[in-house]
Amino acid sequence: MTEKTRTRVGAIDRSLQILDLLTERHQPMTAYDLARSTGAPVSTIYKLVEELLERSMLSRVGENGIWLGPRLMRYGLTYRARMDVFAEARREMNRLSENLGETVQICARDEGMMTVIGMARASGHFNVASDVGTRVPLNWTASGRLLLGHLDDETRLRIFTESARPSETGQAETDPARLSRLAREEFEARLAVQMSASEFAVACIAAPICDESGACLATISIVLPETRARAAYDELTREVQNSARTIETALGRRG
Amino acid sequence: MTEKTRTRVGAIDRSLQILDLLTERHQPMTAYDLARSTGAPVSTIYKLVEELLERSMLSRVGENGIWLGPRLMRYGLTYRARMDVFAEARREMNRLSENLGETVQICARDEGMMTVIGMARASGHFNVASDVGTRVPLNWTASGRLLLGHLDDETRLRIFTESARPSETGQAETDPARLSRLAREEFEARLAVQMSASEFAVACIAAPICDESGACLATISIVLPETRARAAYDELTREVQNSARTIETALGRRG
DNA sequence: TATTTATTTCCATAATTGTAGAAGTTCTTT
DNA sequence: AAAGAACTTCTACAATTATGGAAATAAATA
Repeated sequence: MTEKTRTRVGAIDRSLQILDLLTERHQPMTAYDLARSTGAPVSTIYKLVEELLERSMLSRVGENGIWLGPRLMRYGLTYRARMDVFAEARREMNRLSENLGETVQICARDEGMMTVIGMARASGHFNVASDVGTRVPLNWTASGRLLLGHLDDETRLRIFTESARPSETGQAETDPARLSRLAREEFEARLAVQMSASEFAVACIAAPICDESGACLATISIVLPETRARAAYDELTREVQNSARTIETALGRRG
Repeated sequence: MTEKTRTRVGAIDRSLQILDLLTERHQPMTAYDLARSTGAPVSTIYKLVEELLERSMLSRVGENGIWLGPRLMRYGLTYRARMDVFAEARREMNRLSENLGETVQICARDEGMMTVIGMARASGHFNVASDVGTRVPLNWTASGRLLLGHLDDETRLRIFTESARPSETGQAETDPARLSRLAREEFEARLAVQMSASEFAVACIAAPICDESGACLATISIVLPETRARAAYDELTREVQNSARTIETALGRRG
């Protein structure tokens, strides 16, 4: 019984057969032709095509031509945008770390938390940065606040209300209203700086990386001793902002 | 009896719920979170996610993150490539942008929305144009209206009724009847001009790109400061119309 | 004109699949 | 250590749906 007579094919597989055929042929086909080419019953294809048309996964061209739908392009663009952002961000992170000789991190949001998703360690000895995978509440870090900066007031407030928690050092701001305001200000300045909030004597200088719609996808930040941060403040803030900008424009220049 | 108790949701709709959620959030989610956000039973989502993963419609990132899959990019790219209008349009877009020293965009329709599918930025600093991938309701822009111009009265009215929404600036027309009439007039004039509706002090001068059957496939438009638009109105409208015409005739020579 | 092929729609039914429910893990928080 | 939340997997069954078959135009071909 391991070898069953497969009599029916599920909606997803049939849909993919259709999409694959159109993709291969690179041109519209009729529903009837789709039925013949897939070997599926005509009634099946007609019903399915209708359903997919309604949902913009397919589109009509001319009288009875069926072609891929605009919805697929939306998904495709979103998929690629994110891939590109992180490939580009990783490259820039390494370059920046090399340049300054400091530890650089890439962080992203995961609901009410912030996760370190990439790190380039400084070759030096000072080692205070959290490892890749570390998750902390958004209100603990400069990056965390930036990651909410593009959202509307209500949403920021809600997320901070639900997720803000005292840090271990007790230094992190926990008031949702103040956090929300700060997040917006820093986001608009494209810069957030934090001295000694999550750990003592550690500074973090962060800039937001936004997609074409203005949403903050990630942050790039320099993590270093407070003394060094104060000493080279202007250069460091400029550099991290430039890196964020570089990542963003590297994507904008695509065809 | 018109309102049935819909007990089950089909595979396609559930899949699209998942893809839409990921597209909206612009970041990976867990299967569990997908279940909660869609309101679907967890077992349903887990099974479906597994199936979609197998077929590369979704991909895993990290430990338990679910993200859009590479297959979607393939479809998306094919969708875009086939629109041979766009190859030609892109070329002409660049030429026009170079000629005038202004930002030029190509836009297409996606149901009740308009998507920016191509852009040539002016070398200058003025930068107000929305990036590639931006989607806004059809009633927000001159291009949006043109994209419905070839449809019959009833259809235009229906689409505007279903999709027209106030813009952020509150300046966009939202009345379906007026929109529908305007769309037709502009389409017949092969020109739509809009001053400061989607953004302040920004003008958009758009012309329709039609296929051999007369359907508006896309638009080409100049996006620039309102002052410059008024100053060179005649030249700009003439140029953008010429570009649209050039694209159309370039396609007429195809098989 | 006759004949075939292409195209679309409809119905009844078997076959599949989405769902409820529960139980088992792993990770956080108390 | 205990409790809870987040996460994952499993089973059995009812609800849905893919399918075969047929009918009916329209278009192409003989």
